[in-house]
Amino acid sequence: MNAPESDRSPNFVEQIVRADQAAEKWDRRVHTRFPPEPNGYLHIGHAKSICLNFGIAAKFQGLCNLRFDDTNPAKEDNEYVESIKEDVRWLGFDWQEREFYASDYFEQLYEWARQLITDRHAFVCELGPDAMREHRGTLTEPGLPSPNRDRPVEENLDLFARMRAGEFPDGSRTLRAKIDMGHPNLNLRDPVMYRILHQTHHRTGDQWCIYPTYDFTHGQSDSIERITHSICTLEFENHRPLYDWYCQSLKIYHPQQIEFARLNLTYTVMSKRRLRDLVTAQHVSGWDDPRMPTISGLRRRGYTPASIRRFCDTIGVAKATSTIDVGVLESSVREDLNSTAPRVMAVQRPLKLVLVDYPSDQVEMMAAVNNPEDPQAGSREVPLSRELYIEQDDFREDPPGKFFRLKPGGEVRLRYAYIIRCEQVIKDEHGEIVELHCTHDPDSRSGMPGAGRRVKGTLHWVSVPHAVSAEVRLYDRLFLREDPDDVSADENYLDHLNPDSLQILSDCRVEPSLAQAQPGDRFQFERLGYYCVDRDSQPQRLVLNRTVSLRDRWAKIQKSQNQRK
RNA sequence: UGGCCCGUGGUGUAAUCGGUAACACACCGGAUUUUGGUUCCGGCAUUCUAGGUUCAAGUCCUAGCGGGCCAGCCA
Repeated sequence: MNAPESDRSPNFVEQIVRADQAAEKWDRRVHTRFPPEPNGYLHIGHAKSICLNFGIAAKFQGLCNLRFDDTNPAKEDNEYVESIKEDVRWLGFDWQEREFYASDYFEQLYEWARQLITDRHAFVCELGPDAMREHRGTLTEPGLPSPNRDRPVEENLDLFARMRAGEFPDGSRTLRAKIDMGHPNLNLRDPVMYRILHQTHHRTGDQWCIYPTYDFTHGQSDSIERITHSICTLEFENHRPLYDWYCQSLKIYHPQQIEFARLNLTYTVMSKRRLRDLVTAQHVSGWDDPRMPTISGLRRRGYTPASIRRFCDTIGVAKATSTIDVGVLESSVREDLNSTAPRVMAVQRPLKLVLVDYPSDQVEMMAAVNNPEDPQAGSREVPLSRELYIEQDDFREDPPGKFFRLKPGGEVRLRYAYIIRCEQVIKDEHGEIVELHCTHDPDSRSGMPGAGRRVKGTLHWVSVPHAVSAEVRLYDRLFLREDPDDVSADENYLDHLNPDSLQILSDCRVEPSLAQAQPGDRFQFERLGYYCVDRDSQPQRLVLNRTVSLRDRWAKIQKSQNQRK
């Protein structure tokens, strides 16, 4: 069946690690890290990175650290570090006691900066942001050196100390590495190492008013933690020479940076900025809105940790920029939930059905299998009575071809119960169908000798007097475009939001066994899909989110029928 | 017109010293089925192009073409 992780051919990162281990590099140690910036919630793209980093550590008997890359106090917050920890843990990974923060290294970083100044590899620059941009040159033209580039060491040391002491306003000065203003890689054109930011940091408070940049922090943090393989996404490829330059110039332990392609999903935006915009503009209810590709959104939607890990395992890891069909994500939850989710009968859009030949005071308990994929799951009893609800979609007065459900004069099986025949369609004064009158074949009861009789369709149902009311939230893709950013010049991704991405059905009926369902419980509603009890659910007011529908062959047939017309 | 990276089916990812394209999802058929679910079987690729090396090239060489990233005191 599905190949266990060890059977899959190793991705290129694993191949590098394996080769390094075989060559006795790093003393055969393998030590990775997952380095989020706490400026937003984790999304499915981070899950790919988490699975890669923790997965490789596990596979090679190594370790993986959790490290917060918190060098920009203006954007970061403790709310995010808490959510990130929760999400990584929920995904099933454990960093044990190795929870680190780049901000823990600020003092060491400061010393290293002084060392670079002393070695004439860094200088305090007085160019403002605009002037610095002008000096940088362009992709095709070299930059111009800062007028302060050759400032004496002592003066640099003094100025840098005064920057730290808070003597200068934001933006007035920077500490820059002295590399090469003519370098074709713009990252090497005397990059900024420190900037002045009079901002309160979520961990260090007001201890600092200068903060190191990502480039001057990341490699050194890896170095301090004795990371062996520093795995990051492709957009940092151009930064690797700088990563290497800092480690070499500082003469410190030097990990290897390896870049892979970040995850893109169809019909989805993934950047934290866009996700944050969706939240603040209230296009969604929050970071954990079930339509969001965030870990918290997927969790609330009903995705399991195993399904997300499985997804990350099947999409692979490579360097080619690519976009995964969101259907792959959906199929990975179906795969997981198919074997684990208890089956239950629920009617989303009720249509009353009366068994006219069934005694009005009779109730029979019908045995129903909890999960045909899992014999251990056992069975339960579902009450049947004279009045039932079936799905509106399961009856058609004028059915198209291949419609195997209920129609006037037609027969159908009620799952785990009787075969019934539709005798009469009751309508209101507007011609709307309000009720179906049916008769049942008493010999066809499930489990009885006469049950072998075959009919084309089987319907799910709920007994009217025993039904539990519920609200069901149906979710669809948030965007209409496969690539939400594929828009004309005068539009942006928000112009193609799906207006029907959330549909609330407030009049659903579910079988009585669901009365005790708790938030987080997952079920398969037979013939419909997988659902998860939402945290908004109350004992008297059940609320369920549809995680994903079942594969729907009938929907496909209808679609092709419509196309033929 | 600069540097770096990447190009295998509809979408992704494989193919470990060059040996005759595999897996997943999607799609199209069929079987089984008291979920139009699950499961099972079958179908679906001249490996960006053009040359070259070789008995043999997705893998090697050359030249094109196409795509991505980079000009934050963001990460």
